[in-house]
Amino acid sequence: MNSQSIENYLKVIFNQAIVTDEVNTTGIAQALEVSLPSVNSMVKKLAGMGLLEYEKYKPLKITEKGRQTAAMIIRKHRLTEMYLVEKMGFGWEEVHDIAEQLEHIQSPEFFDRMDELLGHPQRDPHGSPIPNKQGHIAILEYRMLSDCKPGEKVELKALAHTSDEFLRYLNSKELALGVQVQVVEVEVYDKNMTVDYEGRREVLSALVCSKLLVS
Amino acid sequence: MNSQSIENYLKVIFNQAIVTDEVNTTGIAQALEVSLPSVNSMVKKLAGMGLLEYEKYKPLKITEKGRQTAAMIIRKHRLTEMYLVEKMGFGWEEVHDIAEQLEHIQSPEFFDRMDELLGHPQRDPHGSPIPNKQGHIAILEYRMLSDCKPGEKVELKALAHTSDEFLRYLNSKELALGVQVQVVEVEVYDKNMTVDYEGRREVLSALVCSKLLVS
DNA sequence: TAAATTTGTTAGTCAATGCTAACTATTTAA
DNA sequence: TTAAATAGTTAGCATTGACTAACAAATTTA
Ligand SMILES: [Mn+2]
Ligand SMILES: [Mn+2]
Ligand SMILES: [Mn+2]
Ligand SMILES: [Mn+2]
Repeated sequence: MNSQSIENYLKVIFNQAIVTDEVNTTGIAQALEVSLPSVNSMVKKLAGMGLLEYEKYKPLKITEKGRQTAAMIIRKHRLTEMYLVEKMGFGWEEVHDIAEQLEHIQSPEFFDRMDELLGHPQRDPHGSPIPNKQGHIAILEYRMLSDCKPGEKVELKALAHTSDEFLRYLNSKELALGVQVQVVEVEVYDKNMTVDYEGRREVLSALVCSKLLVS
Repeated sequence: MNSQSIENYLKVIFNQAIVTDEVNTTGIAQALEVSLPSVNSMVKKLAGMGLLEYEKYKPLKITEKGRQTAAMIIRKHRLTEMYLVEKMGFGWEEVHDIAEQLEHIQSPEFFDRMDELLGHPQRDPHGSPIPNKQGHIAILEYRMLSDCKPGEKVELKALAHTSDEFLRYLNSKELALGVQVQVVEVEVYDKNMTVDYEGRREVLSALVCSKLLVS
């Protein structure tokens, strides 16, 4: 069985590999808040396990086996988040830290039961796709709200960032997944966007709009 | 935060201290399936943390702080078992191994939510008491079914052993907590007991009867 | 009570996972 | 295109929690 450390490394590497296919050591160190030499030695270990391709001074590549293994951990993480929100009444800003621990539980039955009770959900509470049991992840093609033009009416589908602070900000604006948003006006100077939704009118910064994924 | 190892040791020590106030090293080693030197060094560490009293070659005593700390882990374990049975549809024979892992999750909110959703249960699925948030454990005075006399009608309240095999045996006999059992006859020679319950008549061995706690 | 057995301890080792300091290779900027 | 900055590596060490081998104390048995 892989240790929690190994699982956490693999998850970070997998996520970075989505952005750019080649992953670098420094990025892993920053994401996990560990030193570069710690990453270097773990990376060699993961390579030895066939989860990564490693050559000295070259960017890392995750293998199919690594991708598969990571997908199963992410599946457990996202199922957990969904379960906590849907079945235990947590807010979407409360679930990540708990899921970060529960994703390491070794019990297929436990997660299968969550999956069943949830009716085999496709997305986690932040709109990210839940990998299926085969490790396949649906790629969701959403646009950023910041790319929308005045007059467009779109639905909030997912978030590109899920920090507690951002989620609490969205709570304060009553912005939740599924909300229909109409773009009223885009300020040319700073790209601030005036939007209407749920009978409200709000001005959202370019930063916020770039993290709201819509369709 | 205490490590999982520390928590597992403490739980074992606490449980053994219920039987005899003084705990010995060998018993811990057997329960955790580790070597005696491993126990010896951990015991010194726990003593250094104020969780145990330790003197060379003397039996161990758990401190009030140790008792309190252990009770909170056991609370998490038993709440989890109850949650898995009541809210997720697991059988009472399936939950211990999952709870053994979940008891180490660091999230008061997670267990508080379980507790609420369960309506603040007093017992786990095997009839063992769930310590309250102050670490207090209700002492339940049950008799062993093996101490009952022919003609007595009692209710199955708890189990003195909870191994998977025993629980599966009870499943096969449809013996569950809450079942009303009438003692029909006790064989003098081997103490085998003939009992009636739920419209069935069964003969239970003395070993089994000594593990069925009734009132 | 002396010998044998059981229980507990010490010393030394190992694997996993982290670290810092020192160094090397690669990339970027002057 | 050399110098500076950044990124990656190595060596050496610390901590946690396990182990075996050797030994000492306590308890049981003869
Ligand atoms: Mn998350
Ligand atoms: Mn994690
Ligand atoms: Mn249990
Ligand atoms: Mn445990």
